[in-house]
Amino acid sequence: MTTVKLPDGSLKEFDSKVSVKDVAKSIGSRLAKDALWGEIDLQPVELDYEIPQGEPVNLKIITKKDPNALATMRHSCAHVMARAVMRIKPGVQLAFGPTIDGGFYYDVECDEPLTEEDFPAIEKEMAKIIALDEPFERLDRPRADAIQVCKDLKQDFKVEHIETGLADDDSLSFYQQGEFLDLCRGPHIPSPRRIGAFKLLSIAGAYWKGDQSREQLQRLYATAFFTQAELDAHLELLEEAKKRDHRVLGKRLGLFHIDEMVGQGLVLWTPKGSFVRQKLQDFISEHLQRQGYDQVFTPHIGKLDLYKTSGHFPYYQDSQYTPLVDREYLSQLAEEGCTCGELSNLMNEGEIEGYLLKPMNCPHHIRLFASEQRSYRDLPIRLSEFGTVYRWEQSGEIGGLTRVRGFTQDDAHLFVTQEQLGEELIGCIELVKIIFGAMGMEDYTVRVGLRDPDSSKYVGDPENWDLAEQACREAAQTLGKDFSEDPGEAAFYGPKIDFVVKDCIGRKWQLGTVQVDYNLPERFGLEYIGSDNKPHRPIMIHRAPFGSMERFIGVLIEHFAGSFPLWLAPEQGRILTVSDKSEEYGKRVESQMRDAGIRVKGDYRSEKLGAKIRDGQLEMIPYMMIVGPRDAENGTVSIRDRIDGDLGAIPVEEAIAKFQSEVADKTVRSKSS
RNA sequence: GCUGCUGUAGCUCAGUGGUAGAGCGCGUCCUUGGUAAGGACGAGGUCAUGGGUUCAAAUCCCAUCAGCAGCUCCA
Repeated sequence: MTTVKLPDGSLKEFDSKVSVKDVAKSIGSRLAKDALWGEIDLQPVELDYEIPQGEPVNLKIITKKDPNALATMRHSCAHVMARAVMRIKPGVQLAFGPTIDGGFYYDVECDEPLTEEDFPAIEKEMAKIIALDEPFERLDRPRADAIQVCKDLKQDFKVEHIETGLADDDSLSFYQQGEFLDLCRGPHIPSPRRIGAFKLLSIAGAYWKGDQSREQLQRLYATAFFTQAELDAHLELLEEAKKRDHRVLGKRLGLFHIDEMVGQGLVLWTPKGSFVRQKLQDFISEHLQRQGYDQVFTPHIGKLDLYKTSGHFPYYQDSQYTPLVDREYLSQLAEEGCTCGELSNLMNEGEIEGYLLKPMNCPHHIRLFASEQRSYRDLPIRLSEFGTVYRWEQSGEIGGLTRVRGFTQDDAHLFVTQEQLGEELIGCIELVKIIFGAMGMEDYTVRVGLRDPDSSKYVGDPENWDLAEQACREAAQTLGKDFSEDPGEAAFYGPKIDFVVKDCIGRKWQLGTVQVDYNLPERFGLEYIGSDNKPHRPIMIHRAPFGSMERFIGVLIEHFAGSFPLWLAPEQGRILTVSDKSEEYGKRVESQMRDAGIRVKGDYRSEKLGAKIRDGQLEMIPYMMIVGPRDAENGTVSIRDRIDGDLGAIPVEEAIAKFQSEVADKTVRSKSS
């Protein structure tokens, strides 16, 4: 008698000996077909494994649909990869080898570094190991033995990990496959036969335990699927995603340029890119005006004293451009025989005079607030500015539009009373909602950053923190979207709400942010006169719904795959003449459209129509207006839609009205309208 | 900043020690064609920069700058 207990608690009894596959068959033919392997008391077993008779056993039949099935297989594949590397490069030290979204990696340390040229050899060795079909066997060892095992294997990282990271574990598990033995929590697939198709993807540096001061290892990225077809589809997807990369599209569509001679991370906006940016600024300005914001302008530099007061200098010097040292002060130092080293020391101590390229806009706005006496009747005061800031980002971090050294925040600072805080936060969230909604961006996550109760890095009164954190939670709730609460993610001066999106290759970027600040009003001694005729301290809210124009547009290019909605498109329509005979009519339509406020250009080259259309499609022109003798005769244009193709001939006035209404509605169109 | 890879025509890339290549784009001419590439000819390169090795370097070595992937960082 064989008795199995299934995950839903039901019992199944069999008179004779049965295999896992037999059980699956008894449940359903579909399940039998989809079954990959079984799990008996959490131990993976092959489908032909004969279930022991007697006592009931817990059996789970694993299929592709099981959320952990793919990850388990990939992790086993990571072991195979590590084993292959060790065979090829003796003396390899292994670190961690987890699964990640889309694949897995293994961190290793080799005497002589691995390169992509080693990939074919590693893949070949992996194929050999899989063909051997040796099972992954679990071994449990008491702590002391486990350390000795790792020492015998000369795996120093594993020894360290048991001694520190796994200090509380009394017993540790290993998995063995052939000569390969690795400290591992498991689980694994019953045999490597389940690894359908795999591929090594890339190699990169990574620090041991993510610590910059520790050893730098080599991280081998790879992926695996149950079938070759799935792997191919995945690789295809990666290729497709690359074509949407804003750096590729930005170049192809001529939206921006980053010039070596100008400087790393400094964006030059072309006329087309500038147009998009300006449209976005106009859009947000309109909503700011509706929400009662006041627009201000402030300079790009400020005295070092300003930043000494704000606390940003000299403490965050590493992420700022070098200060512009005051001319008189510099010559005075020179007369005193100050050396470069001494100047550098003065800088580190903040003991110099001069100006700083502004790394943020808040101090300027704060000084505007402080420039007049404020009454509680004036509050809230909302100062907004498309303020350009400069930060000395690490060179390895810079790239495209998403991480740059000079960028323009759609910034604003709100000076509010404690009572106004909640409502103003909701107003900020509302703005973010409007923007994301207008762009059709649904795929973003919301993160409420709270203080870590165990940390001392936070400034201000804990009671105020509680109030502000609660206000942030309540504001985030008005989004009608799930959000995470992350203790320790708050700024040192207050809690915040961040909006995060992913780029075309899955990297996460923070766009909009709303932050509560008790610190700067304190440091600058800001006050307003309350109804009690006594001075009170306002609270500040920093907020930027786009985050920065650069990063937002970078993400937006990828979101639209370069096809901007009509209201944002630099060139909304293009007149294509069928032949030179229609040039005059084409030019007449062109100027008629332009007079109506439509951004059009004419393609009057003596190319064939097909070639002009192809060019227009590749340039992502929303509408092409084909004009030939028939159109000239009837006063029409034959519209070709970027998405839906040929729409037939319509009168010019009708086309204008169609475009105008699509612009007015800020319609976001996807594959089909 | 760190590790690895890369840098050749406006763009995408081939060229691995012996006279610099292709496709696209660009220019001129021919062609006047109704919904994704018509044809011919032509111009265009200190092979990122600076050193070194060599009879000889785009090619090998070193440094610098820049780009890419990842790590670290992002007040």
